[in-house]
Amino acid sequence: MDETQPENEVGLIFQHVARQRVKLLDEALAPHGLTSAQVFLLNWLLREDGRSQIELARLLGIGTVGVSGMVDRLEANDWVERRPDPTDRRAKCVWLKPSAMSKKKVLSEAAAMVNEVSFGGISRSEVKTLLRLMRQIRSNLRDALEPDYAAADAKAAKRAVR
Amino acid sequence: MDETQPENEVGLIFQHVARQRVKLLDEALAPHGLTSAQVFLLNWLLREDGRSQIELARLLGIGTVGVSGMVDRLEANDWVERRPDPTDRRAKCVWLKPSAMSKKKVLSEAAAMVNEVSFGGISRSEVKTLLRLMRQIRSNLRDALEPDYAAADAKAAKRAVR
DNA sequence: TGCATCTAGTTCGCATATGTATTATACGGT
DNA sequence: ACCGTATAATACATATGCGAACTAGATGCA
Repeated sequence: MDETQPENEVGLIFQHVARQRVKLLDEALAPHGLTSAQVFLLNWLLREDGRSQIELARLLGIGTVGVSGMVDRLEANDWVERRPDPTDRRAKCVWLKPSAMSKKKVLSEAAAMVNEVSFGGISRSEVKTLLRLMRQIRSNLRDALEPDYAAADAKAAKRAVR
Repeated sequence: MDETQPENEVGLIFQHVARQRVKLLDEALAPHGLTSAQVFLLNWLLREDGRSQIELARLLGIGTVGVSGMVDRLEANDWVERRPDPTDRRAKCVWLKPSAMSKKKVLSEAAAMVNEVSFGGISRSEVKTLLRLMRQIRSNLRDALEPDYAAADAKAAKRAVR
């Protein structure tokens, strides 16, 4: 975090910001017995309930292994439940339980707080620019990490239509 | 990662980018038996060797607990060694071993590759803007997370002078 | 000096994320 | 219809990061 030595700083700043945002969100959510990662997952279910774990993995940008563990913990604390997918016996869909649905407002307020703190003193147009650049960077990195992402995405779109 | 649903995306994009950068760097470093987190630590030592663990924690933006574990692993693989601080018997300084020093070029090239991929198609001035905004965000978050950071920093500066 | 307090490092337990391998099921081409 | 391949979820081992609690040593004030 030493501002006088810029080279390392460029390599670390993305991680610093990501970790600080998580930390701030975790602090806000701790009184409710939730963590930031769990809330990102719940938010997708609040938007549309009953998604498969692989769909959640794609939305969250992590692997199915990580989703499996998170759903274990969420299920153990009665926030969600797994139910078999009626059309695919391999898949298990994740459904919100009432306790989670009732937290909707708390979750969106916590997320808004983190953004307010993050973007303090930065104009709306600069935030827009920042997000555009971040999306570009994510796309660049995705191309380098999974060269066949476009194909995978097309397949996912096909699945969504089905 | 679904671009058609922007609200959640704002909350996740910082983590996506940070994780993707780490993943790309890990892939490049794996043949050398190193991880990205270990390399960030080694880079600070390559700049100035023999730092205390608490100083490394401050530079890396993590806690001393995390540094302790990382130095354990680095020491087990013969990249660094702990030596007692002659002026403070509580402290242990971390020193590079020759195997780590010889990797200097590999490490900087891997870091440069990640930045090249990340910033592809983005002009130099836009990168400059992006980094300025990211530094502002980090500063905003730091103020929210540790309100007395300025005092801690002054103390650190005093220690550096001593 | 002496005692309270702070500081550096470690240990423990947990959450998150990865890679590899395994199991069960679905799908597609012959 | 069948067989090879792809997919969904999971188990296991490991790395990273956090917070709480602890030890040993340093520091400062009365």
